[in-house]
Amino acid sequence: MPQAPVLYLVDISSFIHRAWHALPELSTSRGQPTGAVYGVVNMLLKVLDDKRPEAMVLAYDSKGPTLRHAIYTDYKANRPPMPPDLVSQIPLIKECARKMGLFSVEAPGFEADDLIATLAVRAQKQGLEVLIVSGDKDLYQLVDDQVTMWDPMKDVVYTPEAVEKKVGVGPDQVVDLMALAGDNSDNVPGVPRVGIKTAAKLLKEFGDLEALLGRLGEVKQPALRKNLMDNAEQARLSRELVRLRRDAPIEFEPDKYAVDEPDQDELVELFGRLEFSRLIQRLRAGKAPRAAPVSIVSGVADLAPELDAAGRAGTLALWAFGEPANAVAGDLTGLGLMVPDRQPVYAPLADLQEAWGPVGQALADPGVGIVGHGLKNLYLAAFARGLAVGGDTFDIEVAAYLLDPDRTNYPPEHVARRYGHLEIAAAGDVLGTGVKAITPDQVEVAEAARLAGGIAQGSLAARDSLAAALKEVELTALFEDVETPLTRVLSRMEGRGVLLDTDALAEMSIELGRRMEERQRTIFELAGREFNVNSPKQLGEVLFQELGLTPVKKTAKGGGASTDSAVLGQLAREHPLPAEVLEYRQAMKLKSTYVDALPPLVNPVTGRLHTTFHQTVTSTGRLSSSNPNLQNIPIRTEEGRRIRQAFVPATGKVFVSADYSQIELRVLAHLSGDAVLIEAFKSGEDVHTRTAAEVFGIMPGLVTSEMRRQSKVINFGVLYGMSAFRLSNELGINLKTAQEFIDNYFARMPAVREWMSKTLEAAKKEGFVTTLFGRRRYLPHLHNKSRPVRQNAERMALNTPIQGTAADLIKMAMVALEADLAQSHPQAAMILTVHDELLFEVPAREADRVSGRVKKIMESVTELAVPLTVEVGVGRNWDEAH
DNA sequence: TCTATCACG
DNA sequence: ACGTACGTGATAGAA
Repeated sequence: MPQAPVLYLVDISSFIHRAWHALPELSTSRGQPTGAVYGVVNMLLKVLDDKRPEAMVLAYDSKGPTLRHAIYTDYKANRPPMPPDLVSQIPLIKECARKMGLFSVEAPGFEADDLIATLAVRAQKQGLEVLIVSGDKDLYQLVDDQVTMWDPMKDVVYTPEAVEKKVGVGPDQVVDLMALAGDNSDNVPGVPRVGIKTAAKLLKEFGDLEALLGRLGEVKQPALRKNLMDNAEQARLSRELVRLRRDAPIEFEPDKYAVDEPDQDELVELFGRLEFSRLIQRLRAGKAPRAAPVSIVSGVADLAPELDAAGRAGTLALWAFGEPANAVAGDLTGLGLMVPDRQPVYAPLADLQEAWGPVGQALADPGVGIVGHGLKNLYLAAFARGLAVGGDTFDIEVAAYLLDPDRTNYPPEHVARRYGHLEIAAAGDVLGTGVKAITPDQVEVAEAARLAGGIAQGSLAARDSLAAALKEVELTALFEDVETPLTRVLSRMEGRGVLLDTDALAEMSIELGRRMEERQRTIFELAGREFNVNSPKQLGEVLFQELGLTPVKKTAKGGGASTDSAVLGQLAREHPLPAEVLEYRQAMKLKSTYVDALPPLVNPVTGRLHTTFHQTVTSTGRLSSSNPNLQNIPIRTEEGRRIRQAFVPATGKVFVSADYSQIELRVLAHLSGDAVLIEAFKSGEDVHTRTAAEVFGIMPGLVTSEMRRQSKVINFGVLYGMSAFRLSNELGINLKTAQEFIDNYFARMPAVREWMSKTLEAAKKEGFVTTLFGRRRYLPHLHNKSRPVRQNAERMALNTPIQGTAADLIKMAMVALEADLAQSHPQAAMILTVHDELLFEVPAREADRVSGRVKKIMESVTELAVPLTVEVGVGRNWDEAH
């Protein structure tokens, strides 16, 4: 006998509330909350996957008051109104359901339960089996031979027997049961002090509520009898509230309830908008457009036909497969490439340094645009082979970064999926992750081809929609004129590297080692025992338990007693040990992070140190540097400067260092248009002295060095979004005085405060902030419920336009300088960038001319309301050049 | 892998 | 009543 079709009736509103409460907050980069959508969609997908229903209806609560409110004004009065962050998700949930091929019903004045009851009755009349999908016990009353209920969260099935076992009465008595016991969650009063147990017992004895109320004299316990008598009407009212309506004004349209095959593309587009990348991946798993198979040729020489086609098409997608750490050396395992409207191709290289043959000509051809992911590594590999790039380029990684700079990374498969609607292999799938990871040359050719060819195809697939997205948010100019040429500049700088005086460092290492031993000996004597000074935990035990010093503050996460340098500095006034630890720590830091770590990173082939610059890491638009990080080489202490002295130019050359003076305060002056700040910079005054004169209300000539120091701290505070608390701590003054300083500051620079409130207001409205050149950062947390989280976002909203504009400026200068020096001083080379500083390695006799040129170009990179001032220095090492 | 610390702008 | 300045990366210890 064929199984009757089962109609699934889903109490979707209850799942929406469950998802909202159970799941952590989730939102898109644009600030649209999505946690409940995610939870509900997952639940539905799971039901669809596990049960493969043929027919399904989602029942929603209606928005306004229901019929039950007319009977009882306090119905559901204990429920707070739906929070706005959930309200905004309801249309999205409906859209998801529709695009998943599911049918929805709602009716004004009726709750989801009533709709389910109505549909269940009609389905039964037509001989359909019904499965109610819900966790709500109100719905037990509908269960019978043909109607079963299932709670997908607990995976419990309710048949009539299961209901009886659970609440003590059968489904036909559930209404009366709840009329007596009430329902806290819906604020149904019932009879006080009667719960499910008592109610079930009474119904077993009397049959139903009316029979019970009619024969109250037979109730033996006097207290219960009186209670029932007093609340008889309330019980009848409760019964009306609990009994589900089976006459909701909705059509029964079984043909429409068939679960349709979802439109894959529409769903992917929607999930893309909601940033549900894992769900997209799940969707794609079965029947997604996957990367085309990659043809494998035997070597680069066989690529000639593809490259001819690239010449005709004017576009070539290219991805160099190799160990990124060896990018400077140009070591490569193979090349993946694709020409539009052709198949992806992979060419293994016979050896890591093999020449690129015909690829070189295509690369140099100004008529061939290159598309790829992480083009900087491609450039390094090309430069290592003496090849140049002639045409336009498009890096999908950089484009994706500009569109949302807050992501931790932009792997090719994500960008291809999000912008190209294409599923390609992930590096992790091919290379493995963690300890099981293998190197590119250990990968089978077929796998290498799948990865490299896939990235080439994914790059092409994503390019147009990335370009459109950039245009949409007015980032095209920044992308084309700044970031794109900058990629090539950075690859040049990485390729050049910097020379290190390893002999000097070796000497320092011995010296620092000795000093650490000495300090450690003293520390052990003072502590009365040996311990690991590097362990904050053990040090804390010694300081705060054994020596009895008073903890100053706790650590951020673990809540242990902090032993950071500020704390040790304070404790040093009470005991000699902390000062020793400070010296030990300084030596340890310099030795382990720089003196011992840098020499092994010198490239044996070039004899120089090559950092990696990251163009897609920071949220503000700055660059970062790693392996080694050359943007945190010590300078603030004399000891540390010795490390900087070990960075030296090659024989016959000198260093030219150029740094923007007070660039962030100048940017603030420009953005805010503050008259005092602008005047200070225009007249060439010392800005901190001028700030002090304003804040203290005296002539600049009377500002003491202490006043200037304090004003410097205030100026930093303004850039970072200071609190009076932090300022008071920083300056060692009380909170009230700190607040007065801040008040004075804003009284004297009112335009700064206005800029701040305007920026904040716009950010809240738009959901993002921008720099002077249009770089964006989305800040969804500006609307977060938690105040600390919100305030943190507010500080980012104020700092990002400043820090980011400064980053825009130096990037523009770098692009201009690289081009200028290549023409004017081909022997001079930009080698490092440290946020507001550029370092050049220059033939000694050209030092003055290059200095002048660099200064001029950096200062004239744009015109602001204040002059941009650059300080240049020349020296025989990095320290001296400052 | 996470936490605490500290180097830089 | 509560928490307390922006942006990074490297190292050692602890789990």
